[in-house]
Amino acid sequence: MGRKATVYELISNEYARKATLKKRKAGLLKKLSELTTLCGVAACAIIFSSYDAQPDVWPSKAEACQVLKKFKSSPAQQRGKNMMDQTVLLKRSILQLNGRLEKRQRKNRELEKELALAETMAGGNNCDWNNLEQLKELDYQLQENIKLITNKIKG
Amino acid sequence: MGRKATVYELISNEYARKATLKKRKAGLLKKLSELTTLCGVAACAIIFSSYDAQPDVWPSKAEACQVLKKFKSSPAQQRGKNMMDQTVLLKRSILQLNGRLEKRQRKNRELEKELALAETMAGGNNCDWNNLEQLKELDYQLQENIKLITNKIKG
DNA sequence: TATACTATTCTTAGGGG
DNA sequence: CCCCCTAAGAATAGTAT
Repeated sequence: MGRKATVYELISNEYARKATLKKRKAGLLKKLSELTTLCGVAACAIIFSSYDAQPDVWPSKAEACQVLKKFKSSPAQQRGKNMMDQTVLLKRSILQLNGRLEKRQRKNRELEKELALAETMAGGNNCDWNNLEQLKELDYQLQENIKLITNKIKG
Repeated sequence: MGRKATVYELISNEYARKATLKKRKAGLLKKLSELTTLCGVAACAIIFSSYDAQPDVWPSKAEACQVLKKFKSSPAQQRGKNMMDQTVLLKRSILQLNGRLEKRQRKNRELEKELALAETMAGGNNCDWNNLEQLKELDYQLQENIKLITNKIKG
């Protein structure tokens, strides 16, 4: 339970290291996603682990398209004063369900990203990430997405 | 004081957005650094902000380029005498991913039903069915992806 | 604009099923 | 392997200086 103070050196225990990699990788990609959403910037990351032949890449092209499908929280409906009734309880459970759903959606997107990458490789047309032009294109696409999101917020 | 719950949408206030970018960018790069140290993996990140002409590149530009190169050449690295053909490996991993994805999708649909039921019971005249539509759309797109991959494997 | 503070939220180590 | 849980540790939004 709880946790120890983190020592910032290579984790010697292999199982612990792998578990930490899994958790922190997920956390990192989530933070990257949040950064792009909150601040309207384009970003990408590549992580090689020796466990997987393929690197984790964020975002994939498909993932970039899914950024739009961001979950939008339901508008609160305030009606009456006796809020500690069944409605409130139900709302609470809805929030809980939404939380779990978001979590799963996030994981689904990760799976989708992996699939997209596998598909790309199976197709043999690999992206040239060394190419600055492609990075710029990625930037452009993300900026377009951000515009769409902004319009959705304003609309 | 303290902080509000974070709403994951583009921050409308420009100053707040810039401040958040600065803080979160630092946090993200720290996490990336921790990940590579703790887990012994190679990773890089590139962040474009519209404030700076040059993107932030982590770790150094040179190291990032190395990682990118590795990514570029990674598809070909699985070569050995007794190794199965890479195509076979890819097919296998794709099938595996599809299996996990379908499992998750099934669970998502269950959650979706629960959520819909809860929302209905809450008498939500303001029900945000958009969420569900988006979920369905996500599912649809994932299914399309799977079809494409399956066809590619068969073809 | 940068730095400092801190209440609060978010992340994750460790453990169990 | 996967998922889930909890509490300790870490990150950070809003604010003040």
